[in-house]
Formats: sequence, C-alpha cells, structure tokens
Amino acid sequence: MPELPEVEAVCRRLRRHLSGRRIVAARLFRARLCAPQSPAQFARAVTGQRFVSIERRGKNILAHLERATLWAHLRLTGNLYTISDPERRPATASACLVLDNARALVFDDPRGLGMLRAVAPGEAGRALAGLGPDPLSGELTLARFAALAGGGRSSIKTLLMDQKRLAGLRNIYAAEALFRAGIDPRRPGARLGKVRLRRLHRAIVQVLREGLASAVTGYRGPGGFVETEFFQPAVYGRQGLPCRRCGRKIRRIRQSGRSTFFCPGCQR
DNA sequence: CTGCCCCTGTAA
DNA sequence: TTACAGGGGCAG
Repeated sequence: MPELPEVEAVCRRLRRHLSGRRIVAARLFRARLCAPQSPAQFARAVTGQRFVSIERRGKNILAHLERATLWAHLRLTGNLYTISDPERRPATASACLVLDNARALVFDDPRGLGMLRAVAPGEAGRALAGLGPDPLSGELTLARFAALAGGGRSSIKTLLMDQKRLAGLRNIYAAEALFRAGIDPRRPGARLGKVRLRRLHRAIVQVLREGLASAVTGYRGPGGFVETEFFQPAVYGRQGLPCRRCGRKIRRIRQSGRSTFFCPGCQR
C-alpha cells in the first residue's frame, strides 16, 4: 500500500519517463476515477498536451501539463507507471494514457479507490493548501513538529495520521515511527515531553527515508510494490509475535477505527 | 471528534 | 460466508 515513500518513488520514475512526452490519447476504464468530470471531459482536457513537471504534495501527485494539471492520488492500491504497449495494459488498469513515444502511462488500481483528475492550473495547489509539512522534504523542523504533534489532545498516533498536521504519514509508518521512538501510541500528543518529541521527530524522518530506499529499489515493475529486506516492519501486522527488541508479544488495538500495533514493553 | 463508506482481494 | 484491510471524504 502506497504511503509517502512509495508515492515519492513513483514520482521519481514518472519524472524519468514522462518528461517532454505528449499525451496522444486517453482511455478511462472507471468513470469514478476522474469524477466529478466525465471521462470524455477528462480526455478532452489532457489529449495533445505535453508533460511539463511532476510535483508531489503529501501523497498527491501533480503532473503539470501545458494547460492543465493531472492530479493523482493512489489511495490504497493505486500505482502509476509506463508500459511499452498500450494494448497490453493490466486487467486492473483504471486508465491508460497513450504517449507520443508509443508507450503508455497506466493508472493501475485493483481496488479502484484511486483518483486521477484533470484540473485547471493552480486548482490542485489551492485544494491542497491545508496539508501539513512533508517529513521527507526538510520542511519538518523539530520546532514545527513539536508545535503540530505536541499541541493536540488526541492520541499521538491519531495526530501523526492527520494530513493537516503532517502530510503523508499513515497507519504503517505511524506505527513504525512510534515503535522506534519508544512511545505508546495511546499517549495524548499534549503529554509528550521535549525528549519524546525529539525522538519521535527523528524516528519519523528515519523510517520514511528507509522506506524510500526500499520503495526505490524494491519495485518490481507492473504488478505493484514488493517488500524488501530494507523495510521490515517492527510492529505493523505482527500482533502476537515476539518483539524483536524485548521479546514481549506485539499488541493490536483499535484507534479511531483503525488497527494500531505496538510493543507494550518498548513503548511507554 | 468518531464512524461510515467507497472497493475488492484475502483470510478466518 | 463473512470480516477485514487500507486513505480520505464526508455525515453526524
């Protein structure tokens, strides 16, 4: 599932493969993908245009064309990549944009929750203005992090996953960062001292960087993301298994409707 | 703030 | 056969 590192890895590949390319045809296989526009409107908006630049805002991908922006969000199972033959797209493709070099950009999305819209220049940026700082970009200084995460009354895990506070951290990396920092995910953000905030800030940046290294090298081409030895979750998905650090059983609880995994020995 | 919903593959 | 996983939008 794409979190921030996977989305960043996708952006890097797209920059390599799309720069200077022109879209010659657009085929949509799932009308919801470009809602509220219709597939015909979408095709009209992007056909004939050249890619100018690729930008990432949190987990949103903005592919700027000459007179429009392709705004993509991979959600849970989406992926964007190019293939050599537009006729040989995967069955799970939600969209296929044929390029002027006879290759095609595919939005592959088995669960179909992803988004690919054509919007006016500037529209996506305005819509995303409320996103918090990006932990992979250097925007997230310790002072800024402390103000965002330390200020909230809800649990620190819930705060970390709030995109208006930090852009890009979700269930897996939030759990991993909290484990690394030795912090109980249930602890209210407002009750984190300076030491814990500093440790957590470091842990977030570290775990995302390692995730990025894994996402860049662990990619298997069309078909999705693979796990590599670089990123082995310490707690995520490991309920009942012994903690790799202290041996106690990893616990699983529910926090605001989502699973949280943590080690009751290491995280306080 | 919490909880439901979108969707579909996988696991109990 | 049903429950669940996940990100995010939105209703309550």
